Amino acid sequence: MPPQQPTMRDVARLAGVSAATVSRVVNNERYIRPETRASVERAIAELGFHRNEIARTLRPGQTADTIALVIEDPANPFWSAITRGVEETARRYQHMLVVGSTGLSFEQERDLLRDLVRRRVDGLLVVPTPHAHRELHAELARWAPMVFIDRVPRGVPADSVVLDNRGGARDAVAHLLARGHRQVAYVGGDPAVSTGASRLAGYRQALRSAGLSYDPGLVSLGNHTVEAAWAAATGLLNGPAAADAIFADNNRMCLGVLHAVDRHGTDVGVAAFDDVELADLLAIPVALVTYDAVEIGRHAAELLFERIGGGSGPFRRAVHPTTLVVRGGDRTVRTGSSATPELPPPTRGGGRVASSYVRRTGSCPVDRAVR
Amino acid sequence: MPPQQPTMRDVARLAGVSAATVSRVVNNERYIRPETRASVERAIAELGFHRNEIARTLRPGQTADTIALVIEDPANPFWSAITRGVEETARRYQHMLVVGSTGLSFEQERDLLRDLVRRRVDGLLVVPTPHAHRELHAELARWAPMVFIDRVPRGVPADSVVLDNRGGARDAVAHLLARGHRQVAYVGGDPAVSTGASRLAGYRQALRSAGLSYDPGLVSLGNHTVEAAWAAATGLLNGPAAADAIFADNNRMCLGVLHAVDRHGTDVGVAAFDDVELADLLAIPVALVTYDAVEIGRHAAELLFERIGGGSGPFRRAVHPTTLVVRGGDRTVRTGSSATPELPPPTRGGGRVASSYVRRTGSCPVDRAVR
DNA sequence: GATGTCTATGTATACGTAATCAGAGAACGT
DNA sequence: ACGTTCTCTGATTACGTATACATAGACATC
Repeated sequence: MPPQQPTMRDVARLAGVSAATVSRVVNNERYIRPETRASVERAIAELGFHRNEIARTLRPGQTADTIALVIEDPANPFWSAITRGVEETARRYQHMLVVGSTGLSFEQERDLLRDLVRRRVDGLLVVPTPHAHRELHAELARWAPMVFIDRVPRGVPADSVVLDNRGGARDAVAHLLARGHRQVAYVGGDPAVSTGASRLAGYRQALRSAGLSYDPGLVSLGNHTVEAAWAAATGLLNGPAAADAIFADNNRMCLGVLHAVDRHGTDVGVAAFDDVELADLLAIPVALVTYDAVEIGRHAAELLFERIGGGSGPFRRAVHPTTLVVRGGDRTVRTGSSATPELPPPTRGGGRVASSYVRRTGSCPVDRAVR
Repeated sequence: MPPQQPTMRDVARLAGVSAATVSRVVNNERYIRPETRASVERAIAELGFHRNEIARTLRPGQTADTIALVIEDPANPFWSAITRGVEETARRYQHMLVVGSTGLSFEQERDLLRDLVRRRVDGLLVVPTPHAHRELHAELARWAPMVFIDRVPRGVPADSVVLDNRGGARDAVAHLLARGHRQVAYVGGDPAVSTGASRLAGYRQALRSAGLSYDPGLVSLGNHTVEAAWAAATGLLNGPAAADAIFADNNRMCLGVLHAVDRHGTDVGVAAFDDVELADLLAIPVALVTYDAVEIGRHAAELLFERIGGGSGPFRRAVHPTTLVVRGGDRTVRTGSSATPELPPPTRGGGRVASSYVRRTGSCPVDRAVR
């Protein structure tokens, strides 16, 4: 195990000065005799001294220069893209970033958030778990500014950054309906997750607009795993529901649905929330509700730093727009306006079907979400 | 901005006791009169007191119960899977996890690592940048135990967890050669990244074993972006090299290569290091060098906590085995031994071609990498 | 009733750093 | 010669918590 790191006192002893002088050298203050400075610096180098930043934060007015990000699962591409945007921003503001994950457990979220407040982080970026008690967030938001990402608990004084879940889902399902599908199924995760509810509402809205009625037999809600989605989709395709298209609720569900459809053989329409890597090389077309997840992370972190810096305006709820993109299938024929450029890297090409749009919620101004 | 959090003194004042008594209540010590305890707890609840864990750390013998993970990019699935394994383990050991990213910048790595040591983290999990000076790691490893992930700087006293890069690449290229390809190209990233060098060595080894000579015209090294790989692969397929197969150096390069091959049309063999989501639904077969990235993160974190706990044995270098899996293509005909199960979730199915294997490096015992 | 143990609490201090205060010597102006 | 300012450095203190030490009452033992 490594030895105790030397303190300013150790440096002072070696240099034959007082600890205060060492502090002055480290902080580059005026009024240090050049020889004194040199001898202190020699001692610092010899001992390998590093100023203890933790002790420093104890002093009044100082903070730990740390923010925290609490997400569901660091490995899911959605959260990891957000993490990247947050990390980038934290670095730009010279702050450390602590990450924690909750799975979907409220207890884990509670313990994590409490611990973070006890460690006096300067701010919290939180994806609340589905069954969280709002009192927790309200209580902790007293001590550290919070910004919610993706999901928003009601009644908590905090900024938030979310996706246009309902609109995105609505567009995707409308696309399937426009392609002639009539038995559009919905494969989703835990209905307690608020984004799921919004996406389901979008699904219903699209059906309604097309004059179709809502058939609960076409809706399957379970948990967000590839396996569950595969089983659900297989059942919907082969069972009495006889789905001829499926909308998947997120990227995990999308993978499961695609595998089920691949086995099924006949022409099945597929759409999903979230982008999926390599979807553009699939044999069948997939309509995907895309957005810039890294930007969501950046935006949330910017809002947080605004609060940390003392910003005190009304709380904002930024809604990021989504763009429906059809990937895969016959890659020469495309619905939509803008053509696929032929030469540049093809990953991002994909024929925008619906133009992106912005929905504002509430009366607070939405800042960076508007492009 | 939120107000100062109350201290034990504030609680003590409200409860009409001394700060020491509050401390004793908070720490659940003996010898507290029930009424005193109740009154202190009432004051704690009323003020919303949370013990300042940072101040606590200052006391001798105490640590911040925090480890740090320094990776290249939180958004890349490889690093995010590792992050997940690390986070999981950190939580199990009741530690916080700080993450930082370096891009590929040594300066960023240096600043980050120094800052972490100054914040007195208990240990560091580090993916060193390609051009790192070893003195940095050696200097900082004096103060906090370090475990290197994926890449290992020479001459630094620390444990490490890496992949069998050479073996994995060798198997993948050998697979392409066994399928009859003779002009196997290599599309890789920055040659300064040590994993790239090992993978290139594996490529050359496979060529040698097949009696083929090494043709530099078939090797393209650039940076790890989808776009660069797409351009390189397009050039190798259409240029004078006339490649009939391509091995991609990592998951980013794999995407670029797949897009280039998709445009190219004719039968081109593709293999790559790293697994890629959805590859099993592609029309063409892709041989992928897979492994358990979450487990790598867990393993590295376990080694770190062993050192934090005082473990002082010889430094270990754990080499995780890889498994070659052929995904996509005609999904009914498979090379390899174990058949694809028909019913269960198909993501993981994929016909193992080469059995997994373990390579031990050096004389230190490899612990958990051996299964 | 003197002594000792146990319970319950307060006082003082230390952790590493930085700021305030204080003081000493030098330079400078009158 | 003396006051003033400037330069440099040391001593002291505070930040929030936990602990060593001190203290004091309650109760038991002889």
